[in-house]
Amino acid sequence: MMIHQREDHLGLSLSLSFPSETHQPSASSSPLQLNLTPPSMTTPSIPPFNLLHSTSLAKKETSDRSILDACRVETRSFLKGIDVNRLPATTVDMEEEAGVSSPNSTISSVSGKRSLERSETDNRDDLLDCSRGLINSDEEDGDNSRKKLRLSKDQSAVLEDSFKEHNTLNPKQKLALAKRLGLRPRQVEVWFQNRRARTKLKQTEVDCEFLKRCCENLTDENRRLMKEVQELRALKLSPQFYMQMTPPTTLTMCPSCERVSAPPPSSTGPSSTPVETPRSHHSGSSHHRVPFNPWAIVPAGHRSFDAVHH
DNA sequence: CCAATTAGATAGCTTACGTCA
DNA sequence: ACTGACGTAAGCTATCTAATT
Repeated sequence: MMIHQREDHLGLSLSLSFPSETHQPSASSSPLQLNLTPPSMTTPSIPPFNLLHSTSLAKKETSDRSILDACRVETRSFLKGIDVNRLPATTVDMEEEAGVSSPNSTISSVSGKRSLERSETDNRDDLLDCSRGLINSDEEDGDNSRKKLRLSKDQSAVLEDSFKEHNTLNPKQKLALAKRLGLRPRQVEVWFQNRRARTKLKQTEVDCEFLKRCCENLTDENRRLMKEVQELRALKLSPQFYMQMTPPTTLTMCPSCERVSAPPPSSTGPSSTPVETPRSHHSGSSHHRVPFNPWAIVPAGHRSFDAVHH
């Protein structure tokens, strides 16, 4: 952490910037350039998704689903370490294992609202689709209802695998995938669109959580530095006490430019006159230097100062 | 293709009710 | 008759996700 201090006659102000070695290991060097890649930490309280479904018993499945849902809630705020491209895939799995959901691409229900709004072009498309055996339930009602299918476990797995390889599809890939899965190309296209949206949403959640923690850290740091400023002001307003203080270290600070300098190795003890190092500033000039008390600024073990600047 | 939205499916939770020891 | 435990179904809510705009 770099502390840029400026002092006018009565006031002090601070500005902060992160060096590369900060309290935030995952943060980059720029204060505004944040490494948003989720760290590869795991959340112990969240079991891996693939451990959440281990039985086909409906009763057990219910409890597992409960755990899964609870985990999902937690996962919303602790997504680190989870590949956002990796769908839990347990929902479909468990539903199908328990026979709750319709089997392979079954159209589950019908929404009448949108059915009336569909055009005849869509109707013809659906008829074409039906010829491919993709729509199997509106043979009964014969209308052009909006259908909601749930993809089968295998279909989801294939789509996920394909998404991991490339999250966009060219027309050829789309057709091949649709043919392989027995879906319409439009369905494959929509699935990829929705999948990209989910990925983006989860990444956004991860980023948001990370930025939130960054903000909290900066707030804490700012609060701490403000306190230091107050302590420095108090020291400045009590010169007697200030001058009687024995410098706890050999660091000195130039009051005019606020630079901290360390004495050369030959310096003997705190009472000796501070001598600038060869790298120090104002070489040869007669600067007034006052002892610098890092105790008032740096809590033990918190950070190290750059002793000499310029 | 993306963003926003809709709507179906499903699970969890609560509550009321019935049954039984 | 009263009580507590247990099972079940209905209603509500939250979440996921296919589909639409």
